[in-house]
Amino acid sequence: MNIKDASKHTGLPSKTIRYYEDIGLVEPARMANGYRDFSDNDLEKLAFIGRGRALGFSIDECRSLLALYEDRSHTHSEVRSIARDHLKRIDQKIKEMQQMRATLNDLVKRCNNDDRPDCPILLGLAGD
Amino acid sequence: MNIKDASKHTGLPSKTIRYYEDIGLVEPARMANGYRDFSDNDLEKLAFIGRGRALGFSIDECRSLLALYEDRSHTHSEVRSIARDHLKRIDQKIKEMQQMRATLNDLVKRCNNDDRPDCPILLGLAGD
DNA sequence: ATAGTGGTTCCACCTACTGGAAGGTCAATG
DNA sequence: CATTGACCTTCCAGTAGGTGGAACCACTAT
Repeated sequence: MNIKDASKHTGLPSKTIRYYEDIGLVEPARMANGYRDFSDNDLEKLAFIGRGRALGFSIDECRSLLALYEDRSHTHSEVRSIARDHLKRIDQKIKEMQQMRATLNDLVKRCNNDDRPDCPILLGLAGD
Repeated sequence: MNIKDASKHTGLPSKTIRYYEDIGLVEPARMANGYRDFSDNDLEKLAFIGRGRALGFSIDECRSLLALYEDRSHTHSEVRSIARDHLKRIDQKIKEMQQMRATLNDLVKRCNNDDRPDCPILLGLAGD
């Protein structure tokens, strides 16, 4: 299967797939003309990485998870450890974003109810 | 004031401050020996940008907000527009992260309650 | 004189791609 | 058989927002 079709199957852009080969996540075979030839296993790997990325795992985490998946001798504990760490990071990030949101929303609201020349948003950024 | 003290005042690393000069956000004067000499105004600008960044605004948005702030002829509307756009982006991002979190948390929980050899997290990534 | 702690510039690296140029391959059409 | 269009290839550069490090200069205290 050529790269365009692999792209359609996995939902990943061709450019991204080439990049993933570059950094050693997949190693598709080559046809006689030099075109990449993706096997079912390549497609599964790519889809696996795509899902990992969609869940916010880093490339390196995806690489580790993929290795664990392919090892077949994997224990839950290593996987859980990666996943839990990531979950913590997500929770942390969500908190930060919600804090951001609250502050910003407050400034915007004050700006809405205010017709004085100095914009409360800018004053907020300037440090009150 | 030298860069180290400017760093302490603003909470920004010296490296970052130099970078901000590089991209034209501040233009500190120079002392006779070539050291940067930050004025109170420079410090205010840096703190302004620091707060903007902490609220998740991009460098370019910070640049625009700073320009509006310094213009003094600014209207609320431009500022509000930038802030509201950003607020929308934050909300969108929070939603995405919460979706991620839910999916991942579900996988982790299933993994916790499961002692079969195949890890549900990996199976989830592999596409069930 | 030397050590220690500042400062300077510049260049490379990070993440995870994305865009684009220059050129090769293939099937279908005129 | 030539050409068009849609593929494919490699390689180089750029994105955002810094960070790390090397090589070297400046100043103070001992």
